[in-house]
Amino acid sequence: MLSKKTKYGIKALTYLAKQDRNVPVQIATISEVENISLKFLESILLTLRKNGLLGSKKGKGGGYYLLKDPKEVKMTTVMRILEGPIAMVPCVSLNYYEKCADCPNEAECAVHHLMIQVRDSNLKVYGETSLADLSNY
Amino acid sequence: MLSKKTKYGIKALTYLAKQDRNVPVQIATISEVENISLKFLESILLTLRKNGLLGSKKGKGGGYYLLKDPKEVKMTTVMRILEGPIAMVPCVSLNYYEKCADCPNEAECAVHHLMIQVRDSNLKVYGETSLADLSNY
DNA sequence: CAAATGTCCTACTAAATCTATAGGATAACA
DNA sequence: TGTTATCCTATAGATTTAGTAGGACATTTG
Repeated sequence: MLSKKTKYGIKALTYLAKQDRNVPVQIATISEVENISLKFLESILLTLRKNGLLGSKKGKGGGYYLLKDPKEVKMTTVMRILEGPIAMVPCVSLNYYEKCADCPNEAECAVHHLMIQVRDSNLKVYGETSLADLSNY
Repeated sequence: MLSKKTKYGIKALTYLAKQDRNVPVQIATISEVENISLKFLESILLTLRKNGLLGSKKGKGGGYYLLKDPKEVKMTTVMRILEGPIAMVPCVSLNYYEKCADCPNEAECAVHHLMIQVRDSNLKVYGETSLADLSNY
């Protein structure tokens, strides 16, 4: 299951991708338009900012804005920040590899091989999709 | 993340796929070979039996066995039983469709469109992989 | 029949994760 | 110097996950 955090994060990002990049958008605005709890959204946008996707401005006329061209923001990046590793098991993760405690031999592990296929097919989808693609809807 | 339940279930199924289909294998055996908690595995095999993948026999010489040819058991079936819907959001699920409460218009929802891509690519992987494929490792 | 073996089934629990919410600190603007 | 809006930490309720406990039931064997 996709977490609400990720779902809301993607919605917020695509919303921002549709706006003028030089005009900050307030949390409250996105919260209302996209039906997202304001406080929850606040924490989501904060992590997106801390991970370099968003910039922010305080005070009147402040808000959040995209730091990059939507075309340059691939969903692999977004998913990794919000949902965590693309891989469904640590032993096939490219960025967060970890050996499975219960599994003595990866080469002979059925789950391992299956999850490599899943990882690669998902990486392909996320890598071929940018915020610009999503903001067309 | 893949749940331990699914991980263990797949390991148990591939183990059974390697055995003679007419000879029941005891839970304890699989538990030891695959390093899985016996009681946890017991509940997993039970749900696999209730969903028509496994047969069982009680008493001495009893145990679990595959009901079908491993070639006929696609991972889509296994994943749906153990992990739930393939889709990451209910609004793109083929078998368990549900409208999102927060989303007024699916056609304009970025998450919806992205998750259709993810669903289809995962369906392809799971649909093209059978237990027989996995038991080659 | 009776004992041993192994599955069947329900209920329960500890821990982790998810989904928020609360409330004040901080910075920018008029 | 108010007002506006983000920043940040802490917390809490709900749900899910991962596993445990213990006895009922069926089957085989002596």
